[in-house]
Amino acid sequence: MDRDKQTTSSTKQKILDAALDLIASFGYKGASVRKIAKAVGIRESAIYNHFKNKEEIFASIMQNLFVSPLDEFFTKKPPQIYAKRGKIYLLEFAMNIKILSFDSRHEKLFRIILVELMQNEKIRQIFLQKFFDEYIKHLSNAFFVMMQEGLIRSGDPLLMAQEFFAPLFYFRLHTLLLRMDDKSTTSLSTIFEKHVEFFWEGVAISS
Amino acid sequence: MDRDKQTTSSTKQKILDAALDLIASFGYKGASVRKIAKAVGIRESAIYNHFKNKEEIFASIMQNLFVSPLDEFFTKKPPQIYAKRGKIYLLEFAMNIKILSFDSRHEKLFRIILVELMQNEKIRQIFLQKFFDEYIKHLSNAFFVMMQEGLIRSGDPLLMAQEFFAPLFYFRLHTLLLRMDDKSTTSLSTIFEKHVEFFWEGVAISS
DNA sequence: TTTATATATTAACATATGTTCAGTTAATGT
DNA sequence: ACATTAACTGAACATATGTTAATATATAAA
Repeated sequence: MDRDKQTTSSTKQKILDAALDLIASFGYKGASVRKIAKAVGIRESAIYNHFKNKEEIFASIMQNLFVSPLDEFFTKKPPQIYAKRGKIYLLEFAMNIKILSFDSRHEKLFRIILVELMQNEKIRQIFLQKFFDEYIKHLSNAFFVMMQEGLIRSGDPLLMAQEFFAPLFYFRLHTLLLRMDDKSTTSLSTIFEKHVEFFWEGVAISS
Repeated sequence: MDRDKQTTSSTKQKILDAALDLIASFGYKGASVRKIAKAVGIRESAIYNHFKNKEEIFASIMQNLFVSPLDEFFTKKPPQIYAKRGKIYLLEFAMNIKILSFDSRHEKLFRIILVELMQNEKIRQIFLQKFFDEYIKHLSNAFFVMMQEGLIRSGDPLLMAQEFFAPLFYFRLHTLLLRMDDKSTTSLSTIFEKHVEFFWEGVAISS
């Protein structure tokens, strides 16, 4: 029987939390079982009561990487319906990314993706899928709608989506890198809004 | 005396070449001395005839990271003089990045930067300096000139520089990630040119 | 030819890592 | 009270790593 179901699950969670931190800092290889155990406050052998091996810890964390907070945005506000709002819609999307940039849990997940990007093909697939496929497709739909509504000048919606998204990605990365070394991010505090302004000026049809 | 100066330097170069490849693939930690030695065709202890330790190999490679091929562009074609050309100037800059994206030696250097980005503060500084400071400042000057010349609409040159550069960075990263898994990059073959077109449409003053 | 020296090899070291296993502890169900 | 069992500890293992020491080899200078 469970000696203490509470303790059990909390220890398992502690391991995951510690692993998340350590992998975000040192990568998969750098996050050793001993470091994780030490962070939790147990011996390394105790880890194996909760996970089959180190790989399983990583796999468990990986699941979180598949869940994208921006999926929620596109589900709640599908472009087909809400893109008519034009600039407002783009601003909302940009604000979502801005918020994520300063959310500490999501920052860790993003760091894990980046730290493993070049060495782990699976993570690379997730990265490509999210930042170069999914979001772009959704935004592409949005721009298509805006063209139909006569809000923006006509053109290739796919290109437009990339042009709109790329700076957001660039600013998000910039934010992360500055934060890693505890540098000031004040220069980026309004950049997301400014981007939407600039972009809209370039594509909007001033009627 | 040197038994064979030719052999000496070529072995040393072989070590650097092998290390470059291995670090680009597996990162600094993953590129073990034994792997490097094996790639060169000598025992690991022989490495220490050419380098004090592993750190020195890495340091030697790091020097290359400081040299940016785009510095040459801005030296040969300073914005103060050439930016008057407007769109042509932007296209030249974009083409430089495009060419680098498909240059195998530069790809390796870029991979090393990315693979160590999250774990090595020094590399992070180089990365920030190059992609978020230097290029942006140069481009910022260029846009300032274009505004003075009445080629583009007025606005914040710094913001404009970021808006212009971010997609180029985004496409460059996309190219690298696709190439890593031997995926097709045909969809990106003309994207750099298209970006310049799109951007120019958004800022140009049609006289 | 002899000598000196750069460069290589073989072997070993100290350490870090992932993992296993025998035994201990403490809470739970009977 | 007693047996059961999840969770933990301590110790060890096999392996990988960075590094060093003793030794061999081969080439250039004398």
